[in-house]
Amino acid sequence: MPVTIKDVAKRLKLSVTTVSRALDGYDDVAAKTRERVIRVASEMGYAPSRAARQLRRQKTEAIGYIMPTIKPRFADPFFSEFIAGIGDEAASRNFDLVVSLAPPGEEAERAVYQRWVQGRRVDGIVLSRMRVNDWRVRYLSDSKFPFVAFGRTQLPIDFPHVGVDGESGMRELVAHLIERGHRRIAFVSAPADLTLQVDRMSGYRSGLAAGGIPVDESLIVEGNLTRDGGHHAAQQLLSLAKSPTAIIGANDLTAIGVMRAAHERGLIIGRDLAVAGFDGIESAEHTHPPLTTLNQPVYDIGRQLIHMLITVIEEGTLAERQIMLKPELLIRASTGG
Amino acid sequence: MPVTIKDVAKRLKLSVTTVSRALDGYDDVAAKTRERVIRVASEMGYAPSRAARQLRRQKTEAIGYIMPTIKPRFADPFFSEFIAGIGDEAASRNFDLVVSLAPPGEEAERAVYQRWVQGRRVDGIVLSRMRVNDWRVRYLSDSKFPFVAFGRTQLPIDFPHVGVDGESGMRELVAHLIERGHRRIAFVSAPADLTLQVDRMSGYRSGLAAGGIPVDESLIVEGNLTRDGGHHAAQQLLSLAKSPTAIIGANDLTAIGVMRAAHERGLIIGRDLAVAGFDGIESAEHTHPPLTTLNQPVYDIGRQLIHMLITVIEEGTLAERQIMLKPELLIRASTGG
DNA sequence: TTGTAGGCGTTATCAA
DNA sequence: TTGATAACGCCTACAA
Repeated sequence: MPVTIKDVAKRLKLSVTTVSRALDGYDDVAAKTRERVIRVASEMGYAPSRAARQLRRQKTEAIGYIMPTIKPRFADPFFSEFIAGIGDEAASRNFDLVVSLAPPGEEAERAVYQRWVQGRRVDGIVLSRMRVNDWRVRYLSDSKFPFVAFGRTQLPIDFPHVGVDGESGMRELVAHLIERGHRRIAFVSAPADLTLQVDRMSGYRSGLAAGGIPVDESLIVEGNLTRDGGHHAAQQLLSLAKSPTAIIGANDLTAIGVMRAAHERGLIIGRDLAVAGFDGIESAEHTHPPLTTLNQPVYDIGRQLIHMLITVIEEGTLAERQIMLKPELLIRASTGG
Repeated sequence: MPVTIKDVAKRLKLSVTTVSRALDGYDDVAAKTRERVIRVASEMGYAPSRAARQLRRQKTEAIGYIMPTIKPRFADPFFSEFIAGIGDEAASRNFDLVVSLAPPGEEAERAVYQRWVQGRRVDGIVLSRMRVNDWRVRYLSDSKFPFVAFGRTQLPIDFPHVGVDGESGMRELVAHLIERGHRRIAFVSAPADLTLQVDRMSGYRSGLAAGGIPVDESLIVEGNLTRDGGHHAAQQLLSLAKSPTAIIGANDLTAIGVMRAAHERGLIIGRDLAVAGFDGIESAEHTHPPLTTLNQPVYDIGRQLIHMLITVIEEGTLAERQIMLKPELLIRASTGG
């Protein structure tokens, strides 16, 4: 039986009102009384009931994040870094982070968002892995529910987000490969409904165009942002009659899968085949050879997003609503560096 | 302004009681009424207020997990897999997962646990990275607060947990290395206060003993379960006059750091130096060469733990309170496989 | 089969 | 400076 404010009041022979105010630091409480209250409350191990406080104050001091997972399992290090970022910042502002998982686009996903929004489960929501036409943005925006996102959409809706310029990043990467002498540069893409795919793909295309290389559609294969997806796609690419000399993965996981397929064929990466990714996950530093990639500061972006979200929650507005970062091209040995 | 049960009742010209009961599936509601209620409630987008329900029912339907992080940053894939496991299982049981981060052993950590327990923030807590003398176990156990843990302690307290037999695993690994002809086998340990360290270290020692090899204390260096820790320790080990021919990391991250140090010295892993880890994280399959490791099914353990925890929460008891799993030795090329 | 009323623990309003 | 009281939204014993 946890101790309630009533217990504390009874013990002190004070009203709950006074105890409550003393604990919340109101200044219309005698200094001596406040002192007594604080001492006894802490002695008794009193902590206010979150539920009661939430009900009364009509806020939860919690932020929600729903990980877009593919069953039955899932482990993109991208997410552990993102969670570390949003979790750290939330914790330092005394907000709880409520996490759930749901497969993107399905009914279950919608159900979780609705439960949280309608049930006032959290004060705000963080979105990631944005889709081109993202129902979550429409829904949250229509519901006037505070949210921020990692990435854009193509909807005509203005919302606070932090984006990473995948297009210019990819263009830079392609230029780098062309400069290294590559002409047959393949791309293992992400699912087409993701914004990051649209951006990265268009950077890939315009990068080739800038180098005067026509796009060969047979060098574009769809992956799914996982190692297996990359592995599978690379097998296909490497059995082409005119196989590529360089393969870009839509993310690092994909690129790591590509490397694996190349190893299996006895190719030496960095010499026989160039490989590059996107994300800058830590394990990309430790592949063999280390992976060239476009680094995005996921941890810091997470913190930044929470900062923005809490501002929206508390102030109702936000000055700088859109932030666009440039990914940093990290040239490593996988592209013959 | 979110819609409450009162709004629904008003619209239906019914009492809130009837609406509540209809929605909760009581059978003393006319079928026709129930139907109307359900339809209208869903039309109006009604979802019960979590806070109100929690207050009334005195439970939160939420489970807490505090990640033991080392600032300023942190990204062991172990945790993303663990979170995926506990998150999936919690979600499928309609429990929320509340996550916070705190540096182990410090005041901030204690503060979070107390806030959650005293403030009835969650119905139960999942512990990981257990310490030999773990104040969390003492605290939760004294508070009679439901919890489960991934790993044991050395306290004389009985609590539900899933453990992985690090000792027998390590013994098996050392035997494997000895069989491969190694005599100078080093160990990069974890912090001494962790149970996993005690277990794995004792497996290391007894494995050597079983092979008739005396322990050389200069071959034991303390790491911190990170890549950098492993890297640093390996630099030290590899500059010894009589340097080791095999290095075991207390976990995979450590082993990956070791591999990096070895690469930097131009050593060929699997030939000049054997390296092995513990955990079976996915990226250990993709190092070069792939890393020999002791695999533990982290995702499934996470699910299992939540299953146990919810049983404790709902039934108050649990039949099978302690589960011990054997890690699986995955022999890969890093030990010359 | 439906409705009335009380209370979960807190905070805010108002009065003393 | 302190206290009585109402209300946040929901559930449930009890009454009708």
